[in-house]
Amino acid sequence: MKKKVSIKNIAESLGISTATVSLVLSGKASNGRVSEEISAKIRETAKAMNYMPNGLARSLRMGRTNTIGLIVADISNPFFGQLALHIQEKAEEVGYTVIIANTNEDDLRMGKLIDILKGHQVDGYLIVPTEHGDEYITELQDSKVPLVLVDRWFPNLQTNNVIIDNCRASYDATRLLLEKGCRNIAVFVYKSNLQHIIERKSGATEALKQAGLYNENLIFEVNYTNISGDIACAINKILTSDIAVDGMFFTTNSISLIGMKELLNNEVDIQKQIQVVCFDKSDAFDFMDVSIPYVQQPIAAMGRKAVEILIYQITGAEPETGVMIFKLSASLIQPDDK
Amino acid sequence: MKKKVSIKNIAESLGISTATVSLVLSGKASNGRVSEEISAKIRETAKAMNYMPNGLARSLRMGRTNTIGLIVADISNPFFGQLALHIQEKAEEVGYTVIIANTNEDDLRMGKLIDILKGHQVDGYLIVPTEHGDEYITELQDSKVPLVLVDRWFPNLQTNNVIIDNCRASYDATRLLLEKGCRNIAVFVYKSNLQHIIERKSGATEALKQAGLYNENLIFEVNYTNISGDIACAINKILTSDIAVDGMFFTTNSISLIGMKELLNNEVDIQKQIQVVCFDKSDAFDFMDVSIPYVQQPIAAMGRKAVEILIYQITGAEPETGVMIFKLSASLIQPDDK
DNA sequence: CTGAAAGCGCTTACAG
DNA sequence: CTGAAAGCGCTTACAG
Repeated sequence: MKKKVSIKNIAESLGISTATVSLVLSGKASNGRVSEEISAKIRETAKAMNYMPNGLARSLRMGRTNTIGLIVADISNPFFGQLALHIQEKAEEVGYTVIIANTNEDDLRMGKLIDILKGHQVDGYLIVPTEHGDEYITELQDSKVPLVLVDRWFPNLQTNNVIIDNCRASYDATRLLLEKGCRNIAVFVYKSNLQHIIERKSGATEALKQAGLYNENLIFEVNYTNISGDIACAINKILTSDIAVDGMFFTTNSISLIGMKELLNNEVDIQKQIQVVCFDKSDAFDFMDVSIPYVQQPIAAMGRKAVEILIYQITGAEPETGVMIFKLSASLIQPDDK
Repeated sequence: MKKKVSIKNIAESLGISTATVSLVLSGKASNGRVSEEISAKIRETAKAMNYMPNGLARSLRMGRTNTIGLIVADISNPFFGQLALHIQEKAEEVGYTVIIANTNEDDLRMGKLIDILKGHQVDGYLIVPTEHGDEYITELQDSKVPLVLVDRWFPNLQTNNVIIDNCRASYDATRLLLEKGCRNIAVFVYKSNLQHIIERKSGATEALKQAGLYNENLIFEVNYTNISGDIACAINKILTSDIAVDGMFFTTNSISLIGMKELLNNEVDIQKQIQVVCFDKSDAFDFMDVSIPYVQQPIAAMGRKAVEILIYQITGAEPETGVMIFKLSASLIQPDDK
């Protein structure tokens, strides 16, 4: 590796002080602080010597790294992939770099990742927390570091959140099934204490209760670690029971895909025998011979808004402003019948 | 934000030197350099004061950040998403943090991202380069910084590469169509000078020529910026021509999905009227009523191997070892008929 | 076994 | 208009 050239090298080769070089190169010499000739000469030699500023030194001195840490569950999941993409684009626009890390839904791992990001002195955190991750979030809050929770949150914590109206989205999705005439609707959710899951469940439950069609035996909770097995089991139970289930609401993208796959395995005629509504769009929908209604989340808006309010925190004048919560609306998409 | 506690604070509160504290806290005092009592006391107060080392200062001093930069085209593309996931997991295992950035296939952007990562003083680069990105790669090489190209590479550059045998993969895929009896096979590739695209094209071409069935009018090059339009146009052309195309090889995942979607739009009976082979698996395959053969890339192996040889470069004793090229094999997957 | 001191590459009051 | 100097938080020879 070639030796890097520093501000000192430039200063020496020009016989001036590092202070002047720094002033010019960081653009703080505009107001007549440094004469135009010297400025020009500095810029020239900087380019000639192929000078690249050392961000580490700068950050150490300034106390800011212009870096934000993003913690998601799994970057290979398209939902998080898209979220990460939009977060990065917005961050880049405002001059920030993003470090992404994956928890794989493991709260211990989340704690470890926060420490790693702390070590990197990130200016703020964007976190999609795991279940049982609230203690780590609380710790982070105690250190007064800028923080925004995205997609998931803890109702008992006073954090800045950018989330969707899960309750409403689920309510609407379930209403759609009811309006289509379904009378025995099964709901598939994760077995989780995370609030967005709870609200997706309660939104559906509310719609069903209002219609006088709630049946707690038709709410199926599947384990994240055994989605396929649990869903297969649930669907088998449904198909062999006396209750003629005629509608299903799948409350996440993974559950949606696996659920529909399992229906096909059992040769269920989707949208005839059983009406289905999903969460998030999938490429797969385009290749099915029926159309699939789904809840569409405003991923780009969530990502961009999250960065926006995080940067606001980081650069904000007043440190102790109240908590900001943005609850965006999801849309229920109903493609034309095929 | 709370004031951070530094090694100096610990040293002062214990009335000892920062050197001793540093030695103990970084685990370099094991060999009797520091007495056990003092060591214990240091560790105690460090925990009590909630000390977190400042990685910036450490990196600045040590000249290493334990950070690697990953540049891909688009993190929301499942291929890159999975690649990123495996790269991160491997990196984490060996104590490195990954900064991910997206080029969106824009070479100017790639240049800019490299500069940003340079500013962060990353110890090495993992890059999926864009077309026309070779000049930036050359520049990077000139500065002797550890670098590994992943998935894509430039044949005229002496870089470390972790790639797949695209030629062979395409050859095999095309052979499969031939063995199934296809006689007029259309091949869809990107219009690009990138070597992996060229090889995917040439592998297919070779198989066709060997069979005496090569027809240059059936090689369709689509623009990355207008995939849907170009493919729709090409398929329309095919379906209205005199040549009865009976096989199609789609050479990337995006092309595969859009190509098949377009076939369905035109009510083509896939795997009956036209046999199809794709690149990369998609969720969509599970929902089609025919089975889709596809080229499966060893994404996890690529990601992990790339990190491995990059770390080898970074920590390697000999600086000027020869170039390392790993060409992994892809597999042709043929699901059972449905 | 422990400490004083230099230095990584910057920025920023403070003098002049 | 420009320079000398301190300091961000570490690590590492070098003394003792």
